[in-house]
Amino acid sequence: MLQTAFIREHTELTIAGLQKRGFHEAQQVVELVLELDKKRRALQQELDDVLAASNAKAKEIGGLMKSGLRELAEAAKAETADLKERSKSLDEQHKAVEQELHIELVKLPNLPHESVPEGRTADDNVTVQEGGVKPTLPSGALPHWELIKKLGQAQGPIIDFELGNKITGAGFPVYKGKAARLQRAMIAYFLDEAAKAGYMEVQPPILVNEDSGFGTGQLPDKEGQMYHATADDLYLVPTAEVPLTNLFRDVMLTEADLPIKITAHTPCFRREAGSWGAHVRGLNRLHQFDKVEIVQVVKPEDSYAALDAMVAHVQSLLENLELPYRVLRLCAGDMGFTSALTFDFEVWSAGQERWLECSSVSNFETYQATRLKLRYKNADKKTHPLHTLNGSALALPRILAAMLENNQQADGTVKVPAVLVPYCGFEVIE
RNA sequence: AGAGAGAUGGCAGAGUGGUCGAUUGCGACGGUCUUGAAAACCGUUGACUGUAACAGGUCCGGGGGUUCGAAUCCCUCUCUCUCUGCCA
Repeated sequence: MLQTAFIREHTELTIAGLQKRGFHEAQQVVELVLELDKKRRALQQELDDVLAASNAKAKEIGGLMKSGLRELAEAAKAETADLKERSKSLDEQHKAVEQELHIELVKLPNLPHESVPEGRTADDNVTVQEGGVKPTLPSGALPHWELIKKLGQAQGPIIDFELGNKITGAGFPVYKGKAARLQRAMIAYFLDEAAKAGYMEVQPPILVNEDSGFGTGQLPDKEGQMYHATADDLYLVPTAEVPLTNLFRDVMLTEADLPIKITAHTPCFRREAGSWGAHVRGLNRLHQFDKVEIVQVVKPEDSYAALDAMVAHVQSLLENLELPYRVLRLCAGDMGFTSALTFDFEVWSAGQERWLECSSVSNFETYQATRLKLRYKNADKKTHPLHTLNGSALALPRILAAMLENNQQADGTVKVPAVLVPYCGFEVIE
C-alpha cells in the first residue's frame, strides 16, 4: 500500500509510476485519494477538538463531584449533550471517509523502480542474462508428459496425472517412486543451500487468514487465485511468501534484528481460474506444487543489494543443477501488483523447446511493510519503514520437467544432476 | 469437547467508575562516583496520530454498549492457563 503522505508530497511521481504500469485511472484515483485524505484530516481535526472539549468537561464534572458540588455538576452535565451529539456525527463521517480512502488506496499498485523497463506484456521483458548450455537431445526425445509414461514402468508412470484426476482433479498429479524421491531430494537440497546462504528454516502454516492475505497483497480483489476454506474462512497459501512475510505483521523490529532472512518449503495452491489452455500440459501449470521460498526483511538502503544477492542465489541453484536458464527484468506492465522490481528466472525445457518460469525474485520496498505495519527502530529511537523481498528458490515442477527433458538419454533413461545424487540416492531414472 | 480462571507498557505485576496513559519492581538507556568495572545513588524509558514547535486526539486482547466520564460495569468474539475427556 502506498502511503498518503508520499502521494501528497510526490503526486506527479506517483501518477507517472502508476501510468508506467498501465494503470489507466492513475490521475483520477490519485486525485480522489488526495481529496479524501484532505477531507479525512479536516474531519480528524474537528473531531479531536470536540473530543478535547468533552474530555475537559468530564474532568470538570469529576472535580465538582469530588468537592460535593452536586448542583454545579448537574448543570455541567447538561452542557455535554451537544458535544456528544457532534462527536458522534463527526466520528461517523470520519470513519466513512477513512473507509472510502482505504478502498481507493488499496486499488493502487506499487510504483515501479526506475530501472523497470517500459512495456505492457511479457514481450517487453528484458533478458539480462543467460546461463548454461541448451542440450542437443537424442533422436526420439520427448516432452516430459510423454517421457514420464515410459519411466518407472513396473509401478506405472512416475508422475501420474490420471491418478491425480481420480483423487482430486486436473492439476493435482501424483508423484511416485523416483519422481517422489527426486522432489524430496530437491526440497532438501534447496533448503540446505538456503541455510548455507544464511536463511533460517521455518515451517509455517499453509492455511492463512484474511489479514495475512491482505498483508502481502493477495486480498482484496485477487481472492479468485486462492483456494478458500469457507467453513473456517481460511485460505490455502499460493506461496510461502504469505505466511513467511506475515510473520512480521504488526511487528516493530530493532536494528539488531536486521536483516531477517528466512526460508521455507511449502506446498503452494493456485486456482489459476480461466488460465487453462495451450502450453499448460503436464507439469507446466498445476493447482498444487512444492516450492522453497526465500524471504528477506531489510533496511531500505540495503534492499537492492539484498535483491541482487537473492538473484545470485537462485542463479547458483540453476548452475548447480546444470540447467540452461535466463534471467528477465520484468517490464512495468508484467510485474506483480505489489512489486517495485522483479526478476524472473526461466529454465529451458528442451523437450518442449520453450522457456518455463521457475522463479520470481522481487523487491516490494515499503509496499507490503505498510500493509503489514512492519517497521523498525534504530539507535535514534525513531521508527522507520522496512523493505520486504522474496524469491522462489525454487519452484519444483518446472525444474523437474526441464530436468527430465534435458537429461534424457538415447536409451530412454534420465540422468540425475550430480548435486542431487547424495540426496536421492540414485543417478539414473529408468 | 465440558468446567473454572485469566488477557494491563520490553518482562513481572498493581489498579474495580473521576486529573490513570496508568503505582511499583526488573530490564534498558543517560549521569554521579571509580584507573576501569560492579555496587550504590539520581534521572530517563510504550505506540500511533498530529503540529513549524507546542497543544490536541486514540490505544489497558478485538468489536460493540452503558455513562458527563470506562483499564475498571454490561454484551460479544478471540486467545491463554488449570482440571476432565478425546486425539496424531
